[in-house]
Amino acid sequence: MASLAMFTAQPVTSTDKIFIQLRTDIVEGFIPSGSKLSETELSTKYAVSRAVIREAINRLESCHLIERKANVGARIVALTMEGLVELYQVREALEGMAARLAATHMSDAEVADLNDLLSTHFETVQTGESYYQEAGDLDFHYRIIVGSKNHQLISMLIDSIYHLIRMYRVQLGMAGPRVTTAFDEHRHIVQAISNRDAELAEMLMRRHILYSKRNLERKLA
Amino acid sequence: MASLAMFTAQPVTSTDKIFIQLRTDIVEGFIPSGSKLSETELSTKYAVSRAVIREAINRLESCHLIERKANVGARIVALTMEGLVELYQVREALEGMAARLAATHMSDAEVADLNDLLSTHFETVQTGESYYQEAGDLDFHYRIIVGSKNHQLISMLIDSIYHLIRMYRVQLGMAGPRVTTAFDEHRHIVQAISNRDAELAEMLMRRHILYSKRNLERKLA
DNA sequence: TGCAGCGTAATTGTCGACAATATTGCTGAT
DNA sequence: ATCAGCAATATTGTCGACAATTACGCTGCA
Repeated sequence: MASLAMFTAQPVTSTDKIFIQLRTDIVEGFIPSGSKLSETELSTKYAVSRAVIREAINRLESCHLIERKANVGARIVALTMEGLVELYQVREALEGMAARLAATHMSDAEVADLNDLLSTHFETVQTGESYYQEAGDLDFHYRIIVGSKNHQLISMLIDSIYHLIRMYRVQLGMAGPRVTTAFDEHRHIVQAISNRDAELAEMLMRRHILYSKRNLERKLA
Repeated sequence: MASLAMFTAQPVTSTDKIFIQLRTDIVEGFIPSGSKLSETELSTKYAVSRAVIREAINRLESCHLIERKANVGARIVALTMEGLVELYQVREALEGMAARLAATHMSDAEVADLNDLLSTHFETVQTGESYYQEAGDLDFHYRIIVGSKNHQLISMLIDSIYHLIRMYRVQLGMAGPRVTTAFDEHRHIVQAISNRDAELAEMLMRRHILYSKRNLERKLA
């Protein structure tokens, strides 16, 4: 089944590989949040030059996954309640906009694919495999984001915000709760997009993300 | 008078200086849009190592001011009608949100400062100095963005989107038209924020940006 | 004991050189 | 004349070393 890899350009240079490796390690929590990233240490660990590490760290910074101070070094961002709220505020605005644009800009074929994905997702939920839940949810959101056809928007959401969101989800131990209710929300959003109802699509998406935020906040408290 | 410099961290390292220099040259059009950025050429021109240039180029890429292809090089983004529309769509959503958040999160002192800025701006307009218009407009928007207190949002708008917007403005020759009408719009937004009316502030800001977009489109056509 | 000042160690910033890849221009065959 | 293939060139990617800055611990004094 198609998953996130569909949307990520494959690595070509050595820096790309290190960047993706580090990004995964950070998002999945293998490198603990708040810890320092030593260039020399990483360069020996991954057996590459410091230049490669530095460039990878630069890219991580533009994803907002780490913070740098000149002549001091880079630290992985700390996960805070305020950060989560701010992130979801931005996400609500941007993805709501994505849903609105997708309702008018997606081709009929793309809408059909989205409906297919929903069906597959439904079957998966039926059989109780919550394993696919995370990937399925991401696929759903990715398609709508890409369907907006707004490159600026797509880059913001996919290149930076979504990795941060995944980081919060993973490290707060969000393993597929809210499965069935989220599915219903997805269904209604797809319906609105199929009907080319941009206003409704935006409203439903914003509400969907709002619920998702509340769910996360409940876990955090 | 306080201007943009207030919001930009001062350069400490050599890379910072080159980055800011290049960014200015690109935004102001000294380096023509669409042209290629040669690392060796720039390194000799600015008398720094290629490592410095590379890191500066990396940062420019995360601002969406240039595009890179592996083993090929970096080109300055091309200014297109679609790009402008996409940019303003995102800007409308994000700055609308900023205005809404600012209405609730700005301190009374910040609101007072904003009113002061408006008065200063008014006097400037009265005396016919359209010179200050660009900087004054930016200051206005910056304060509201910062007033949102959402770091994610602030970073997105100030670190990347706004430079692109300036690039479009400058290179399309937008020298202070729409001065008086824009001032009225600013006044109403400040009024809404002063009244702590978040909904209205968002709506007015979105409309303000929409008008601004139409103004730009008219020039482009 | 607590802290100011200093010197050493460790880390980041910058540099020039080499390796790998892409572009360009030429040669020659169809 | 056109295009495929190859050689030469130019550009980017990677590396190790040196310089500059920061962090740490030690000494000595109050």
